[in-house]
Amino acid sequence: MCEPVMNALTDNDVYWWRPLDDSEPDTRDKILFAAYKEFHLNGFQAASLSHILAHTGVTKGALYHHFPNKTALGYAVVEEVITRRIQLSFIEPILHFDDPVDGFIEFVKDAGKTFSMTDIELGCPLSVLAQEMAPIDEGFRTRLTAIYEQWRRAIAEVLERARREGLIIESVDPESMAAALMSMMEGSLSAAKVAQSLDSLHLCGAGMIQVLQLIRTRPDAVDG
Amino acid sequence: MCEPVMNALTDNDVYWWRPLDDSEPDTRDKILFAAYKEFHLNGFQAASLSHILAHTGVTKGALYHHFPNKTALGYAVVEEVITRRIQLSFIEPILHFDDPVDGFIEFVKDAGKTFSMTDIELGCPLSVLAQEMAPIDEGFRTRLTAIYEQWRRAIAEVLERARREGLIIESVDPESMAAALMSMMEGSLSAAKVAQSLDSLHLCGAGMIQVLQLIRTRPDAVDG
DNA sequence: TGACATCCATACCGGTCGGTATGTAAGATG
DNA sequence: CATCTTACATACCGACCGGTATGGATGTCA
Repeated sequence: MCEPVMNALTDNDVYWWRPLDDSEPDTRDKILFAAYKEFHLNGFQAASLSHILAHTGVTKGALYHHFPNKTALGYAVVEEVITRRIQLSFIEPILHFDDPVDGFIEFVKDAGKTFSMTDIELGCPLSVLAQEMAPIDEGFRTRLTAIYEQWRRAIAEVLERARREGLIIESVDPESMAAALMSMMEGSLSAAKVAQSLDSLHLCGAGMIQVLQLIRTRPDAVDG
Repeated sequence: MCEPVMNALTDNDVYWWRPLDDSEPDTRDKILFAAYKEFHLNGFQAASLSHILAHTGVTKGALYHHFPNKTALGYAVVEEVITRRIQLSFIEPILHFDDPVDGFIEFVKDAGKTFSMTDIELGCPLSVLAQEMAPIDEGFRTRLTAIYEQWRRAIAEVLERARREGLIIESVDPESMAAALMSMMEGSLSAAKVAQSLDSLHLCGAGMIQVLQLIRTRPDAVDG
């Protein structure tokens, strides 16, 4: 079995997947890994099973032994790869914020530092599949919205808690502000992907930090 | 010749394109129109020239008479259709804002009212092509970033002017706040597309309005 | 040791794709 | 009237796609 490992979005060489015990990953995991990369690179529809097989050395017989068809492979990638990945690097950290404003600002600054050009080039794998497949395949759509909704709920809960504790101003509505913050994060990554530049990401990040500073109750606080 | 016409993003029946003088649009425009719809619906790579031809009644000979290949057709759609469309409905209105905060809030509210499910289902056509093609085709990328950059500059200029006039708070940096606002708009549409719900758009809109209220110098002002 | 399921390899198929080669009807031009 | 260009129409091609049929190697269990 394999567990996801990552620095930022891609992590270059090992990408993000590597065996826990130096063992060769089994065939199913190899396919899942290669399919994830191919979908991330080309989207689902333009992704080629032949490419996936070529990159793994696995044959078509093996692929169709483990997955009934291309769509099922896509669903498996969403459920077993992307879901875990987003939880690990985008949902878990948020849940452990003490002060959500400080936490988010640190989060944005971290992203600005650790994201590499390879992360930017292909963008968020969740977003790639969501934007392409949501309108045309309900199976993809439900699986992908589940992730987004989980993410938004995490942010909303942290904001709600912070509001109760008086850390952010009262006029903030946690639910809609969570939606807006998520839009900003996704939008920033999208913009950086189109511009193919880290500068674009940093610019959006700076804007996000300004917004975050405005919702805190100690507006003049500056973190070291 | 044809001129773009639209209510929101799609405008159902007539979509957004119609002849100025009740004349039959010429063959090239028919292809351009059908291609725009097909690209919007399926993306560029998954778009089928045969579908485009089937929807127009035009033959393949006509298509390859007007465009050397599929890529050139894609570039033409970006340059002649999408560019004009974004300028008309997203850049022009912004430039004429008196108070940018009031203007943006009105803009967001308008979008919440006029956007229909058909607008949401397929999302922003600019974003669709940008996210798909930016990483894999430089020709698309340059054309699409040009639009985004034009858009961002318009917002930044309006914010800059408003700051000089004391309408928004001094701590706002126009350049990065413009990038953040654009991210929010694009992100909101993307989120609504994945959720396939207008509620999602409204939720993001509410969050955006909260943010906008926070950057104005008269924080307690409520518009009728 | 025979029976059976698991796991994979190879060869092949129908369909669709973008693109091309060729032909032709209609108008402009001399 | 002859000629040339524009604006298409039709037929066809090789490449590649997702998917399937079939066969074989290996392990499990009675």
